[in-house]
Amino acid sequence: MEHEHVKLSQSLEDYLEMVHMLRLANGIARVKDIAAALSVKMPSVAKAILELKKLGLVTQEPYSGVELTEEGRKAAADVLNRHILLKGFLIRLGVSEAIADKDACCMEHILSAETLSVIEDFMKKGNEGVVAKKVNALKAKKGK
Amino acid sequence: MEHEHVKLSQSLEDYLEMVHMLRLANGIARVKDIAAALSVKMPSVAKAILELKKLGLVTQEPYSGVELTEEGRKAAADVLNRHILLKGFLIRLGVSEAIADKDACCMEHILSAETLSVIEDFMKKGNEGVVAKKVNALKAKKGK
DNA sequence: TACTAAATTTAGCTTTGTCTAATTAAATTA
DNA sequence: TAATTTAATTAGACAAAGCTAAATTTAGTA
Repeated sequence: MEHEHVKLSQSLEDYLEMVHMLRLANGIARVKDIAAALSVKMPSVAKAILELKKLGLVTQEPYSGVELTEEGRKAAADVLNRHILLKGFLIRLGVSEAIADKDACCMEHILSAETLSVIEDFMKKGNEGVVAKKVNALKAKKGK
Repeated sequence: MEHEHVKLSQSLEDYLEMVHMLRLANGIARVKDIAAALSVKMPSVAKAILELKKLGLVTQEPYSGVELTEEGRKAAADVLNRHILLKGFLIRLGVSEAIADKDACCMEHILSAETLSVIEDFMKKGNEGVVAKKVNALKAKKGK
């Protein structure tokens, strides 16, 4: 537990998330595939993986795929959950899928807990809170 | 027009926006105040202002306040408008003012044009689009 | 098995954006 | 006006995150 509570950079969060996604998709996260997916070169991946190793979030035997530690899996899942939440939110608002995915990718690293929780509520409750006034106005009109 | 269409870094956008805000608030944007407002030290401001000068977005006589060029003013106003839009949006969703301000500060640099335009619509139209189904369901019920 | 091709790593360079320390200029005040 | 304090600048260190080129290891194939 030497590395608990480390705040990752956006970049490292991206690498960690991608390791998780590739393992979910392919069972293995290769440096080459991480690089391709994030549009960076392999040495950049190698450097990032080194950092994540130091932080105790991934392990890797030389010249093979990247694995997640338990803590790494947790952290990666957090990022991925934020991504999924935010992408769904943007799509609900009317953003196209591709752009929603791209923008969720940035937002997932920066939004505060409060904003994320508000957005969670928004997605759960189907927006009643947000449009209460509108709906009430409608009710009043119809009720006359 | 030698510098048109330059995509600024998030950091430079922050400096430019702050120059604009301080000029609106105080009539002058001093290095010291920019530094305090952005929680950086004065030499960081000096370097950033140098960059913005090279890009033709600000001017500055030695040892005095920072001014905006016409192009700089336009770019700064763009960022500020995004900030205002996003802060209002978050507040509408139910985020507290302080956090809305902080998160808007990050979002303003990263969201795509499509997402921004969707959010603009959301703010203008009072959300009908998003909750059309809900509203229609209500109408149907009342209409019976 | 030996050779070639592909993947990974290492070394080291570049840019960006921060900082501290030291210098210079401007403004305040004694 | 001279001295002091404040503001701005310059110089240079440092970390993060990307890159290219070269070395190394693994894997595939003749």
